[in-house]
Amino acid sequence: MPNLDKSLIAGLPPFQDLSLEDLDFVLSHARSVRHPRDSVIFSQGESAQSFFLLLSGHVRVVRTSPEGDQMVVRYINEGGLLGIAIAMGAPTYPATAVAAVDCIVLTWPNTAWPQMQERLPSFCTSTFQTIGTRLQETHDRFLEISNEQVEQRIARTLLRLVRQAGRKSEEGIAVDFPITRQDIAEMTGTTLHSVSRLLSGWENEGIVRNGRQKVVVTDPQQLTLIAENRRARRRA
Amino acid sequence: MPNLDKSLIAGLPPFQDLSLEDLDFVLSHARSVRHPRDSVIFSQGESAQSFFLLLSGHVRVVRTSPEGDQMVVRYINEGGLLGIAIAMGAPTYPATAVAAVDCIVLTWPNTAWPQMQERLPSFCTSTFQTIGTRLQETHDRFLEISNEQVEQRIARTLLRLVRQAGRKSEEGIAVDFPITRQDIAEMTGTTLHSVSRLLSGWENEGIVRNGRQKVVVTDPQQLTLIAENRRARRRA
DNA sequence: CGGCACTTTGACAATCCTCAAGTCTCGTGG
DNA sequence: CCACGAGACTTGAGGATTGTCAAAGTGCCG
Repeated sequence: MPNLDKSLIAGLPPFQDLSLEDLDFVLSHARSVRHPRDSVIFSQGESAQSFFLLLSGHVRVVRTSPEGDQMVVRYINEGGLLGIAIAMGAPTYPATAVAAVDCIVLTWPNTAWPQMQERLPSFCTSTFQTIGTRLQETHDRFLEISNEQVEQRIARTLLRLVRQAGRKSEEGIAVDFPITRQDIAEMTGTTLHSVSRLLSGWENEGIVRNGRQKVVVTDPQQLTLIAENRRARRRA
Repeated sequence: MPNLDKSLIAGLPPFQDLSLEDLDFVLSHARSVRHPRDSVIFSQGESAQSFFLLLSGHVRVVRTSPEGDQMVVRYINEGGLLGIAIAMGAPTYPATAVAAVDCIVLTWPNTAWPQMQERLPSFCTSTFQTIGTRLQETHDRFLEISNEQVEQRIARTLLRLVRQAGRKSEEGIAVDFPITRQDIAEMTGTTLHSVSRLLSGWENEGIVRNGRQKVVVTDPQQLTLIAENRRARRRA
């Protein structure tokens, strides 16, 4: 068992304010695993044997329907939990997790869960808060897809992406991982064609800068107006 | 404090296999409250002071966006938990709960939560399993609304409704509580007009029987075909 | 029996998907 | 180092689904 450094996880929300012994306890059950870009961390339907914390990188979580349709459930950022099926009493993973970039993932066997649950109530609380937040986010997205037009949904999604995983660049705020038009389409319930058209239009207006698997938001304010459907209509 | 009977909750999933003393403990903190039809049990945004279990009746859970758009998050059946914001560390209720029919609701103050959590781990597990199931259901609905047509979404929703809250009648399986076209529209991300049109069409085909705030499914099999978009196309 | 909420139905329009045909970018292998 | 191929992206045309607007039924409660 490699010796993991406590500084890796100290200060992360799930392990905040833990004693040094507790941190050691947590790490004593964990393995650190490297996942290269595009590799699968766990698969939907697979028996859930482990749960994970993303130390570095970005993970895309995808759910597939029996008919084969896909959606991007969310992106996980550094410090985020994933694959916590056991916390919800699920015997299998409800979605597939793919490394959006090269990732380092802390991995615990599910057998460690009861012990951690018992010994670290704050970790437990934090986990359930995470699940609760995700449930609410999902409901918000449901409201959007139900009531808003494609243009607004994409604008909101872009704003969320740069808020949660934005990296400042010279041109503006870039999404910090490769993301395709198809990915954005699967987050917003539309097609890559609509996404492409909208993004191209916004690029002409100077709101974003596009690239292959890349989006940079240069004018968040304008994008907010679009998201709220309050943009000034311009003449043809 | 009225003396509540243990038989009320014995056998319900959250309290399964609890000892008589534990059941007493649970009930000693609870109040039983009657909520007439259409009354609000708790409101979105309101400070969460209590959590609830539905003893009898049906509850509609509604979420409203800042723009004023609404969706029906779910219906709660007898024995279901609701308002469990505290389990997710939420300071306020994330949605509004309305009695769809006259209801009886067991009500605990949030102060009872830590004690129950500590003393009744099985209750805890059950609660988190409930939340997990709901999260997954929501993702399934998200997939539907993203990829399926209105017709299929309504068919699926109807099937879910009669599966989860169906009551056998002479004509078929009826949804066991009053539900409007608008409600169905807000579950499926469409308009009451589309729902009305579809239901009327299905009534002509003998698949459902409609009434004011009433839907009876007479041919679930046919409805399943529609849900899976495998219905035989008929000539004009 | 009056009024209100719920429902139905029609006509029309528009958003957005589908289908199609390319262009562009990048990584890989020769 | 260059060529090639595959995946990503763009753009256009056309049309179907479904929302919007409008108006008129219908059932139910008080």
